[in-house]
Amino acid sequence: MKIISASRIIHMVNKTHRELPAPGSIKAHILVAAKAEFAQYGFEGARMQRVADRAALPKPNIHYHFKSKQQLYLAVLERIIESWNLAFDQVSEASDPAEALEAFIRQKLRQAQQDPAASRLFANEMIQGAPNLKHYLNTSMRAWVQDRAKVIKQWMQAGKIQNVDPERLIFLIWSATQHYADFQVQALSLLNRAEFDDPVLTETADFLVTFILRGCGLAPSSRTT
Amino acid sequence: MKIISASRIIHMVNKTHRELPAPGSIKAHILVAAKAEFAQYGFEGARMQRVADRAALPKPNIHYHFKSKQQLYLAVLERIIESWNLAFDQVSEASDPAEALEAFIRQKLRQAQQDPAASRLFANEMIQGAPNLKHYLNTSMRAWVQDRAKVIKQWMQAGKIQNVDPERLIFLIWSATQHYADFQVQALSLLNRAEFDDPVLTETADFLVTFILRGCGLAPSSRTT
DNA sequence: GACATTACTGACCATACGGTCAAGGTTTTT
DNA sequence: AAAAACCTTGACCGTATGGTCAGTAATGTC
Repeated sequence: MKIISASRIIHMVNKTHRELPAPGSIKAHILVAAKAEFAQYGFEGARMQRVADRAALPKPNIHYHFKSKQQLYLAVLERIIESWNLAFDQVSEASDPAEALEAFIRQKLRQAQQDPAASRLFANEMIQGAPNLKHYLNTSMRAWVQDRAKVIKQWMQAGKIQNVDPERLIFLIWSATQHYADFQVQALSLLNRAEFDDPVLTETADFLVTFILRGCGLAPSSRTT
Repeated sequence: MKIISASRIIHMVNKTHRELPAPGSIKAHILVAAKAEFAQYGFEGARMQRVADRAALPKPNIHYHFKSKQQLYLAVLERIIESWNLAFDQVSEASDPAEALEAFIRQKLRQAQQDPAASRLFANEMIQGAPNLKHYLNTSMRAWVQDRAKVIKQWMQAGKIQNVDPERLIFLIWSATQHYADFQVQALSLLNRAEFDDPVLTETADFLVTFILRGCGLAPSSRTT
């Protein structure tokens, strides 16, 4: 089968160019393939054979590095959670709301463009009822949201932004940005665009920043559209 | 198995109370079960046996009414598409933008509350790349969006609302409302609420209406928060 | 009340699924 | 250079999957 020769090729590449010398490199390679598969089909719909095909490896090889489908899934999920809301992490009361929100929106949208599979996988997990993330939602993620909400409330009390429900503002930013990853086919089709390239990214980011800042009673730094 | 006795019960109910006399009633019953299954697991992850269990019917019964998994899926999908954007259908240039947008937002959110499975199933289809809805996206849905966008543009030219990208405004309303169906576990967990009941619905709708109208440069009818 | 039509179902089939294993390589360590 | 550790793989296993089918019951119609 073509799979085997393909894996041989990877092997050769590995030896000749030494592109994957780190100890966890094959694992990382499998995780990329698995992320794409789980993102597209969800946990139940994902097939280990397709993960193997995507990684151009024989199936038992996958099971050597990850002992079960479940464990592979959890490994992928863990990686995604880490880099989820980075751009809003360091924001404090002293930060400028317009700048902080703009940076957050643009970072989330860039993530949606560069790694839509991550967003889709997370969406699949939520749609299913978060069977593997319930605890995370109720602990660290809730703490994160409450903490960020507190900052937004301080901005409101200082009269820096309009009164809005802070949690729901965060939800709106999440959904509005992740939409361009999860519903990419729809958005591109309806915008009559071929791919989610940089022009589309910029137009969308500009729209979202302007719109959401205005929703918060803020004007963007320079632009006025 | 309990399934068989359950189906017998339905049968008896059918005879004694005549609750399902219409010719398509059993089909409708199966479609409800199938919608829930496909919504949770996506097409590939859905299991015909689970659809049968949800409908409390033997599996061959499902295949009697719908000859294949694919056909059952398409039947469910078709039903959802029909009642998707009703509240924004009749809006015209003459309509009041604030009223029209508010009605649209509230209707989409009510749908998210009353039939989250429909929203989740649609989300699954989009995440997978819309393999069964590509044509629909490129024809009737695109036409709908362009038509609605034209109305919004007329509002802008008449100075009734701020300049915003009309298509992306529609996307934002879709994503912000459907978020409460697709990501319901997350939203409820982070809001520290047990279920998506009417109070949560009202608070959310009020937030979204206020925020989005302000984003359009509009003030809501009475409220100000 | 016969007869066609519609609806239902237990038992079954071929295939695909997640996962295993023994055997053989390759790399690292000593 | 030998041993230990690590990695790869074809062949295989028990089970679950979508789907079928022959046979049975209920229903409608004249």
